Amino acid sequence: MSEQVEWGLHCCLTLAWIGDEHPMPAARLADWFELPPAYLTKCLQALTRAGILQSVPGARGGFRLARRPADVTVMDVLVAVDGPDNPFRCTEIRQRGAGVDPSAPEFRTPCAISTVMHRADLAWRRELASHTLADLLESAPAGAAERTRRRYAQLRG
Amino acid sequence: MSEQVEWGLHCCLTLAWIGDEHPMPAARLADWFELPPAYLTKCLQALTRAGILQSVPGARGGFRLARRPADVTVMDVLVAVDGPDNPFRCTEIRQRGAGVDPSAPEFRTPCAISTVMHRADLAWRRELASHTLADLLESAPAGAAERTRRRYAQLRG
DNA sequence: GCCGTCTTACTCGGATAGGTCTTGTCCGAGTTGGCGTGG
DNA sequence: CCACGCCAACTCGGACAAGACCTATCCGAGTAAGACGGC
Repeated sequence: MSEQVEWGLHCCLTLAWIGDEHPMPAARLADWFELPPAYLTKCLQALTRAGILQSVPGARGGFRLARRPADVTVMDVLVAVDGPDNPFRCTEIRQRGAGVDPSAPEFRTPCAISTVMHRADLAWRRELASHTLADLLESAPAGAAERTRRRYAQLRG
Repeated sequence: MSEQVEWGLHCCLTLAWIGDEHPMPAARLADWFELPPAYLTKCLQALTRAGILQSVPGARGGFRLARRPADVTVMDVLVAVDGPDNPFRCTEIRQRGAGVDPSAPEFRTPCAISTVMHRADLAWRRELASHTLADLLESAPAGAAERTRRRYAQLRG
């Protein structure tokens, strides 16, 4: 899994704490977490394409949340950054090899291995989809929002 | 996720169907699924190191299952081939950046993002660990074992 | 004083290299099975 | 006929390249803000 998943989630949370008043430039977010600025942009762009963030061009531009935190699940962020592909991909190797008829009736039902992997993937996705950004904000220690806003104000000078 | 996971699972199932009487060489397994022989060896070696397969050297050698199918979970195979690492790795970027004290009390508790990802990973692993090779064998279409043995006998000539 | 226009600086966005991991391949060490020879 | 030793073939095992994906970077297009001049 790409490291950008972690970046994306933390950036979304920070943007939620800061609020929608001023958008936050990618360079400032990179400074915030000590990440490579030019590369973090790519992650934020992916989130924008997915409709999770909203990019504001021009001077005083930047990024802000495009939806309410309660309407963005962890799964949404992960799909936006890492792509929608299932980590396991069944290539149907059971049908390959000499002496195998691909049109045999046993191949009408999906391969048992694929089924198990798919169920596990589903459990994983269900867990990630059951938590929203709002949940993460609530589970933060008391005063975190205040500290974040204060630190941001100090950063802007 | 590595493609070898699929290979490893199918190989284990085939070895289970063939039975422990004769070990099956890697080259023949590669032929069976039309896979690159030299590379499949690497996958089988990993399964051997994990104690799932047993390698028999010398002429008429090959690989066989080292344990009962009921004692090998899908998770075991996946860990053996893909490694035990969690796909998500928390790098604690929340502690980075200017104006943050890493020894602050809020960092004593694990980061909420990490916790969610960990729970999802746990759900995924639990699902994979709940299915054994024996389950997969049972869920196969009727007559699959017979067909496999027959095809193998024909392949040996 | 106010409005319109221009410049300017800042922002995002996609196109462009480098590093690391997965994929793929090769050849050597070790072992077993078969064969020949001697008793 | 049986046992022993030798040879040869086959197998696994780890060391060695190629390709793909993730990581990282740069520069250009577009836009909003601010400054300037005219009314």
